[in-house]
Amino acid sequence: MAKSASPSSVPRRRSRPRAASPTRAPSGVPCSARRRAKRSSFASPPAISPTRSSASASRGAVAMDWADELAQQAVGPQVVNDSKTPSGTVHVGSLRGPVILDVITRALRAQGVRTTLLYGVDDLDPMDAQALLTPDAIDREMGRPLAHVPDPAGDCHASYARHFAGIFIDVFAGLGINPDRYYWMSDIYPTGAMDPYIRLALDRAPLVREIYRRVANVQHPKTWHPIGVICPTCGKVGTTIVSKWDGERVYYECRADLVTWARGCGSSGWISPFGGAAKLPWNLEWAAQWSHFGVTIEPGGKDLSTAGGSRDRSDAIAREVFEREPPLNVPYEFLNIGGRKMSTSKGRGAAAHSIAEVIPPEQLRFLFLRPRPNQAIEFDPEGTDAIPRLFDEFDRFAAATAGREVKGELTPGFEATFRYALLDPEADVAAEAAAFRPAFAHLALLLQIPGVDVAARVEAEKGSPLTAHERGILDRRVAAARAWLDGYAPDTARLTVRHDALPDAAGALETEQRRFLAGLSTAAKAASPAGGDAWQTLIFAAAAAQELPARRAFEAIYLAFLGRPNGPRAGWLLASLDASSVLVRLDEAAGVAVAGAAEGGAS
RNA sequence: GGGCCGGUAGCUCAGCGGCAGAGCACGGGACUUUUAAUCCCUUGGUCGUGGGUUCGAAUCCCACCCGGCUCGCCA
Repeated sequence: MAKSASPSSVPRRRSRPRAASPTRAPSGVPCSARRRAKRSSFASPPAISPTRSSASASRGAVAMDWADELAQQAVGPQVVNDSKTPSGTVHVGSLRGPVILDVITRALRAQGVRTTLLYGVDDLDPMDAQALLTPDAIDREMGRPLAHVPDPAGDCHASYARHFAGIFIDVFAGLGINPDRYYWMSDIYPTGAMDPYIRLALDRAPLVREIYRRVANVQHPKTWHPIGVICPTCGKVGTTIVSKWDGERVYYECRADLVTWARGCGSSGWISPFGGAAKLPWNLEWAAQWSHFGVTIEPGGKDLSTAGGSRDRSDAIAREVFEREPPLNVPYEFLNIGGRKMSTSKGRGAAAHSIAEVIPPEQLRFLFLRPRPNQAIEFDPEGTDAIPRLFDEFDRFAAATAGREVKGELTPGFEATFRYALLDPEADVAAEAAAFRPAFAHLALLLQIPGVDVAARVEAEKGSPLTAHERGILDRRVAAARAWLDGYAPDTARLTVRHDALPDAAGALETEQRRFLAGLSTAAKAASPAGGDAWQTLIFAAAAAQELPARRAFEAIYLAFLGRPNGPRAGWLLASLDASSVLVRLDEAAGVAVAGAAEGGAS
């Protein structure tokens, strides 16, 4: 397993840098926080060490997926955490992190490890995107904490932050991700819970500056202090800078030109940074969250997990400033759409809610959790069969989990992958695996034939009535297939009956096929077939009369009506069309045969 | 410039020291009623390149090439 994911925190732990002045936790830290920190450091990174899984584990009887492998290393209770700035809508790619969090949590619990899943909303972060603000609001709101910016939608939410956080919380819930607790930094700071960390950060400001310089090559001025005061005059947090700390108060300035995206009011003065009057800069806030909540595992996207990046800085701050081993990092790669980064501005990678129309939650979870986290996912849903294949793979995993024989190879731990893809962690896995799932591509086809009773066809395929649960699966898939045909399917998957004229491709009809079409036309005029069954019978009869193999007979029909050599069940297709125009087309196609043959013979 | 991931069949990927694999696509066949379903068979390869280690390398080591993302503001 030499190549197994080896979260970067492992080697780094060995060369753990020591703080210049290794002091004990300061007396200012309340007992509760201190105890929490102590207990968690006991149960944290040293207690869980991935990689190492080693030859013996992989050769063992039980094939595991990555989440189980990771969970197996855990010792003691775990706290899994992530947090997010609620600055806008969520796009699909950003759901990989939450899915990974959830799967890790489920894997831990499956091994009997007591696990808490937390999700933080960093809603004191400054507003820095003006896209959703009205022009007159930009000057006023940019730079204020998101929790203090009014809801742009004007719907019953208390703030911009609550509005957008509400959206992603809903999306998470729809994906079966239900953290034990959502915490809001705008709630945490006023309780004073962050005060001990604020005090530590300020007391050790030189150390913090040194860490930024050493780890990230970021040079702050000598007077820079790691705290962001919320300006008591204009309410902005993005525009203030602190240059002095006297042990109880800081000296702040709200500068007009500190940042380009927001304008400060110019006020300044001494103020207490405690109790919600100020917030820690991101890297410190992150480390403070780890200590406060006793976080032991926190996956991070590659944007954070890069060398010298945010995660490195926060790790160093956790160790040296707050004196706690940082949580285990599970770095994860992103989702690329069509080989490129997804980007809403370029129309790629749609917002989460729009992709959800085409990919139901369980398939979306499956997409995210099947590859190891450190592997980028290439997904190109537009104009490809990527979505049908995603369903097929999911169905294959389901079938294998149900003990049915399955074509091809299966990745190790496929049962776990299937189980974790399910929406409900308490689901009856065996029953879910055994449920009948109609093939996505087949549904997409049936949907395009007018007059087909899809549910009846699916029941016929299954051979027995659908259960209520299977009916639900079918309904979701039908909706997804419709959306797929609407916006994603390649032309080859779309079916269009040429009503106007004989398709060009019909020129390829051979003499026997044309004779068959003529015969079918004659028979149809006599019998006036009423339904798909009747047409189907007629087709076989006409083919037999011409001694034409059924395959070639069907091909003739498809060429005449669709301009392609194959198609949906022909009887039902013809039955769905206007009867007289069907006859006209049959004659037309058969007639062209004569003309074409004549020309061919002449030359 | 630093970091991460990848480069194996047309596509998506598995394999990670012991005969180069799967799914899909393609090609062929079967099927008197599921005809874009289902079943069977076949084709398909310079495992990115060059060195090294080894009895043996897609696999381990070194160097390089290519692609993508990411960081060096802020969060």
